[in-house]
Amino acid sequence: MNVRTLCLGMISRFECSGYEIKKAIEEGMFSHFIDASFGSIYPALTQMTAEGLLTVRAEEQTGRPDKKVYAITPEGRVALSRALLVKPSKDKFKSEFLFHMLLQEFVSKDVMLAAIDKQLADLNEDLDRIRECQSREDIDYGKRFVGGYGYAVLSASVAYLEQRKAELLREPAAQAAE
Amino acid sequence: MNVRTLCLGMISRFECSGYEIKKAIEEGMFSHFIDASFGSIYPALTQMTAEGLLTVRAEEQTGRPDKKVYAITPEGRVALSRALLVKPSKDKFKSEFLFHMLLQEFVSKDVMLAAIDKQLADLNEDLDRIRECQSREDIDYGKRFVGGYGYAVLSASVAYLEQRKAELLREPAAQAAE
DNA sequence: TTGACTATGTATCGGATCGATATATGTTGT
DNA sequence: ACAACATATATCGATCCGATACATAGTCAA
Repeated sequence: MNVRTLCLGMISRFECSGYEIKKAIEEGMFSHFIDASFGSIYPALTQMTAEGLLTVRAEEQTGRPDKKVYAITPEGRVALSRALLVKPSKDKFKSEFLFHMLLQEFVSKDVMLAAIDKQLADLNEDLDRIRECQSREDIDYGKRFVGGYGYAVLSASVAYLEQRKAELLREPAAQAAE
Repeated sequence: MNVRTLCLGMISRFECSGYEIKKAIEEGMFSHFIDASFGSIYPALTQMTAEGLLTVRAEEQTGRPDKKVYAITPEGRVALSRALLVKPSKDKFKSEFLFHMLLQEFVSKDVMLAAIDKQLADLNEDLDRIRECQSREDIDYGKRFVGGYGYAVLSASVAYLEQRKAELLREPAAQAAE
């Protein structure tokens, strides 16, 4: 799935600007399972507008730069449906944290515990964001589904790390050294 | 973290070829939290060899193409340590499956259930791979740590999906429609 | 036995994508 | 007063992916 389909899907749910798409996928309901940068979002929107899959209207705002609000066209919905027909590819989970843990022979135990704490903070931040999103009124079945998925996964991560952390603190420097 | 650091880390644990690095990250212990393609691995190995971070030796094999086995140099270890000093960036989880579920207004309930079954099959495949890796004798602390993490996360995903699937099968076409 | 397929292995190239940066403006904080 | 930050669009080099090519050999079925 490419950024084009991602943007189409977003705009099909709510008319929005490129900036708002970026916000939604880094702070909103989608933050835990999707990513894209301005460098790919803006060209995709421009291109798809030229192809007639989207329409733009400039929305003036007081005290802020103008917003380009995009809306999906019937052709856009057709393109989206077709894109959603292809089977989704396998999930990709990338964790530099785990890579560091794998190579922990290169780092001290203090660094390890600090990395675990940082990871726990990141995970809990994500959990808070999901909790906040789930508590809003406008959640439909799709949002509840993906929110619940993220919550289950992140909770499991936190539980595992807490367990390992307690283990490390109990056995002083024994496991990390050898 | 870039592919260079990834390859350095791998080779620091066991001398290997580019092909074996790719195998390890798509079938082995690392498959669930790392990814890289030939298109980035081979150039990285060539470049780092030219920079003196790695050494190569051609290993002849009967009935197979020659293998280029890479080993890390002292300079390579220094570079790796330095690379591991920078704080790991946040985990990235990308799921086209969840994106499809979010937009499930565009697909039928049958398609949804099929997608869930496919996802469950993928997750269970990963779980099997981790189980197999964990059962080998050569697992150290780092491997046990990352294996356990993956196991916890994947198990939670499976449990959540099984629950949702049962829910969908119980309530006939009610939730998916509205 | 021939052709298709799979596995091991190295390599490259176009295109997709990231990450950083530039530009402009207003608000908030010290 | 001035730094920092949020809103907003845009571009560009560096990186990386996905597909493909090439070479060799084993397997398996028509």
